[in-house]
Amino acid sequence: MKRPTIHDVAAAAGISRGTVSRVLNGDRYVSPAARIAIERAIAETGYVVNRNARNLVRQRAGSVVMVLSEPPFEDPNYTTTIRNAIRRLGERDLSLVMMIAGDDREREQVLRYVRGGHADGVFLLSTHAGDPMVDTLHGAGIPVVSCGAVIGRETVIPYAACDERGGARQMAEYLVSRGRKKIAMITGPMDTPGGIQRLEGFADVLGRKASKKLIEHGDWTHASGETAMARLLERVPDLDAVFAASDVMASGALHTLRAAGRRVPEDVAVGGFDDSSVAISTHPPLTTVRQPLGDVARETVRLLLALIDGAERVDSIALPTSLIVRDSA
Amino acid sequence: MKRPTIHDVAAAAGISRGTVSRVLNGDRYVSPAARIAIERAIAETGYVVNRNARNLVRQRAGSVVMVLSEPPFEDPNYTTTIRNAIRRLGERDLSLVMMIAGDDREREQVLRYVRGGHADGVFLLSTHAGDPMVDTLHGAGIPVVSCGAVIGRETVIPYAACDERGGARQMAEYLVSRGRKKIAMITGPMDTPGGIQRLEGFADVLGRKASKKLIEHGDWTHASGETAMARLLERVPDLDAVFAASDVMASGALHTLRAAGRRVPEDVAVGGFDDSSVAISTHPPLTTVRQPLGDVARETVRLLLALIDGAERVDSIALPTSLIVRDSA
DNA sequence: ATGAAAGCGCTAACAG
DNA sequence: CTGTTAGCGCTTTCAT
Repeated sequence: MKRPTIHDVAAAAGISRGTVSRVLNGDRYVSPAARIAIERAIAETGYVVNRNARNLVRQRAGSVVMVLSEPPFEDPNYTTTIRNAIRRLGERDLSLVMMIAGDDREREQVLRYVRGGHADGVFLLSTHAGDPMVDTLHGAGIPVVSCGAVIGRETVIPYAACDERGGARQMAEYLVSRGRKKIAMITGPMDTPGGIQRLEGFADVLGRKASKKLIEHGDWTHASGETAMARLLERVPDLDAVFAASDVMASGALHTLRAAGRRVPEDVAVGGFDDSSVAISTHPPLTTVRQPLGDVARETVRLLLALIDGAERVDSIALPTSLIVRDSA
Repeated sequence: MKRPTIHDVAAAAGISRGTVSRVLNGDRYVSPAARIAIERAIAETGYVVNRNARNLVRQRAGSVVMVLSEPPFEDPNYTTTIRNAIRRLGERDLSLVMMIAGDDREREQVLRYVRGGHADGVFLLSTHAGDPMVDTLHGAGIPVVSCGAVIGRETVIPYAACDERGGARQMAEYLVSRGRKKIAMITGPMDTPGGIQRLEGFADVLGRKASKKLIEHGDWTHASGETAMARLLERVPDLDAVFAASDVMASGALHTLRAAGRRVPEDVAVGGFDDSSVAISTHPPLTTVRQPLGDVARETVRLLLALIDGAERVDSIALPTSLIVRDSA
């Protein structure tokens, strides 16, 4: 009761395996009669192609590997990205293999995997600036794209991302339009696109008013949002707005503000970024910037597929964000 | 400049491919001299085994597929589970392929994939009661385990989970110990283990006091927490505590309570479940029940590996939860 | 302890 | 249009 092979199908249809292979691969040059007989034989035997055999001879892997770079963040966004990538890849009959590149051992594992020809392409997620794996991967000659820019490698690794800078500008402009005068910012880590570009967008709008005193750096965590806000409050007691580069950090800032007796948004307006699940669980609910995560994932896959199909190069793309106004600002 | 094969390694070492294969697979019966020569040749050539070829002859897939059932996809917990599963699987050189089974088409795709022998085992996540795919999968004779019980198939699909019922008991006992008298509950969907068993644990402790009036059903979303709380308040205005089966629903309840002018925890104590990222972003931060998610994922993989290694059957396991006391109760 | 050889299931080039 | 054939790279007897 072994699984049927192409041989069994051929026997059942009374036709050679070569022809069976042809109909399997949608080749032209197959007589209708043969095609019908074979299709019936396939249905009868319950035949399913053996990918190992197929990929062995085709010298392909039949899969794409998504590499998650460790550090912490319990980013609720990952799930959306993964789902959309799977969907899109599935349409092309490519499977999605997940790997983690958190420490050197794991990075080595990814490299071995990819160099071993086990993947037809690489989908990077949240890769850090200066990650040595990136160049090695790229040097291996395998298609590599990233969901979100890879800082320092923007020109070598194509990517799809949301318009980080533009999104931050939207928020900053909104805060200004609401009459806020002293607007502070809690940025993300400065070796990530979200950390860098959201600050740039903020500075675009505030100009010289975006003084050093009004900028604090966080690491995307709730705790870092709390401490950054505390420092800001100490330095600039009369600030009347703060833009946190993520909803999670914004929720931390909210805690500190409440502890300090500031009312939100009356005394201090608070803006977030991501529109993650956290945004509606805070009090007050966060005014934030929504990223078109699903679209970003789909576009990333599109770039990867183009590369796999042989495109010499593809153009990175930034998708527009939208401002979601709730009660915090 | 093709990738080196086992043949190249053999040539470089001046030894037959058979022996090279032996050292590759840690076979005994290889002379130290040969082993050393081969290992050097492997390093020199940069050889990496071709999985397609290996799996073809071994009649294995070399991967495990994790099947995500659609709906509660926003669950921040997925990421932790995925991470831990990848880690554990990686130790055995198995890769993790992700698939989604949200609609019939996708379920069919999963079935084809698995029946096609493309996976050595199946790791189910958040599968619904009555999902037809489960029986088919199990009937296909491939090892299948679930992270969290599959309602109605607890005895046929082995699983690892947290002690849902015990965790709910912890929360209920805590609320009672704090002197709360009228304790309500917002459950999850009653076709999920978390929905059913957390209610059971609640009832274990409250006994007859867990009357119908005090129970509302939610669907894990923030919005359902809001409306459930509203109904509860209308029915039992003098309730003094509420236990929501998830942090997200608890955050919804918090909103409704605030809108109704109830203070938390003074007037109404609120308990959650999961200790997800939402738990610390609410105001006040949630007292909740923590699930040992990483351990659950690891144990699930352990069961699957045992099955793959030929175990006739394995025992499901429930891991203890812990009560995390914050300010909401 | 190791070499030789027979495939694993499939595709693709080549005749016809 | 279709049958035949030569591998893809690796593991695994079977001899030796």
